[in-house]
Amino acid sequence: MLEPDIRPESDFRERVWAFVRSVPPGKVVTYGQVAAMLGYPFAARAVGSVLHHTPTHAKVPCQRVVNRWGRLAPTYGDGGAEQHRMELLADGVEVRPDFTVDLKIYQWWPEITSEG
DNA sequence: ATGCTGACAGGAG
DNA sequence: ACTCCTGCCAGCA
Repeated sequence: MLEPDIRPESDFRERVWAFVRSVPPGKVVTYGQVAAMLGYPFAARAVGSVLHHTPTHAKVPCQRVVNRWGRLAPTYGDGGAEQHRMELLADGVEVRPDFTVDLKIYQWWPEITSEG
């Protein structure tokens, strides 16, 4: 597990990209989860907006970000959910014909509250 | 600074 | 599990 540059002095977008890049292949996270990790439990919408504006040179695996129900992005890149599914399959994530992912299997957590 | 938009999330039927 | 309305936040004109 790497340590992303999730710093408050950085811009919101940079924090989002940094966190998303910390997501390992074969795993996915929800917009709300990312937002919560950044300190904004209700900024899920902002996270989605940021990812939508994510430049190609950002090298960000936005494919590993789905909604709370594991739903893929309907307007992902130019191919929409179609392309999103391809990217997920490439990472080893199985996507249902409904364009949904089983979060209980692929959802990833950066830090588990296992302090004991 | 104000108003509108969007790859969200939660509650109710 | 899906649909409709509401609340939150960041980005852009």
